[in-house]
Amino acid sequence: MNENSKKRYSRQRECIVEFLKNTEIHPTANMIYDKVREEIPNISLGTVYRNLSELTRFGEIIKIESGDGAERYDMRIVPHSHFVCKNCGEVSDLFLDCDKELDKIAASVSGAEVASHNLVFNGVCQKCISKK
Amino acid sequence: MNENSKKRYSRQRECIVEFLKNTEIHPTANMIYDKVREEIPNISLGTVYRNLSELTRFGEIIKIESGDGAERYDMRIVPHSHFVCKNCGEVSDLFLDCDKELDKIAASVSGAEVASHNLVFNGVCQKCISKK
DNA sequence: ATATAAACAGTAATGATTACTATTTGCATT
DNA sequence: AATGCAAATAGTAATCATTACTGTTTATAT
Repeated sequence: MNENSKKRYSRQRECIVEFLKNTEIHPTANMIYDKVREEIPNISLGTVYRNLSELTRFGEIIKIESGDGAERYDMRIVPHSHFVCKNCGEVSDLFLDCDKELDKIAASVSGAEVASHNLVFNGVCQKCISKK
Repeated sequence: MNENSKKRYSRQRECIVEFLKNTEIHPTANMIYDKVREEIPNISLGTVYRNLSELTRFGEIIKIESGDGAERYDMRIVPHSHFVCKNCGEVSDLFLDCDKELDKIAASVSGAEVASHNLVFNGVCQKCISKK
């Protein structure tokens, strides 16, 4: 936890961060809540949301607009994209060559100060294609 | 209105489409509701949502995950990206060279069937930069 | 040990969207 | 022009994700 982060330690936040570090599923706030409750049964959903929004604010995690209702959270900090399967709902990482350049390109085209972007693809994943 | 569209005419849907055709502001459902009510005062918000989701389903409009609470709608069908100013909240179009290729690239990297994508940049727009 | 503000649990409120139901209406058929 | 019927609507209730609020607990500096 670096000096850009929150001031005080809390077991609740540690649990949330630990789960995010060790998962690939890009969980929603509610999935995180369910998981962390296994260890801290009386944690509050508000606590999950507050910590997620602080962690996002400090750039330790990113929020993915998956487009299927709830936001997804991801601890990978290297720029990358996401794919949402419209069949099974799974959200997976996608590493594209242009991931790192998109902000610069957008800035030069628009004249704006571009801080970040959210790139989410939609379709049918490999697993679901095979099943048919 | 082509044969892929809904079967029957309705003044409500025509009004919604007309507004979308003639605006650049990428309105939310509620902005559309407010506008259309000027002409059809007793139109229902549910009617706006139902028509937007049908129009989206038939590919006549697209939905933009702007990340600021409500979805935005856009009648431009040519592939393009969007920029959301974190200062003034304005959503603007952004035409990038890679817009048309992204789906193909993502498909070849992931092995998935990629149907579409949503690319939204975040930052401070030119107008807001000048103001400071 | 104590003080203090950060973080919390629990609950209520909000806001966007969807679902439901009875009524209206576009339009094909007569 | 009248009739029938399913599509579309208005109005309202319900749902779901997220935020706000309040009184209590707790990390940590002194």
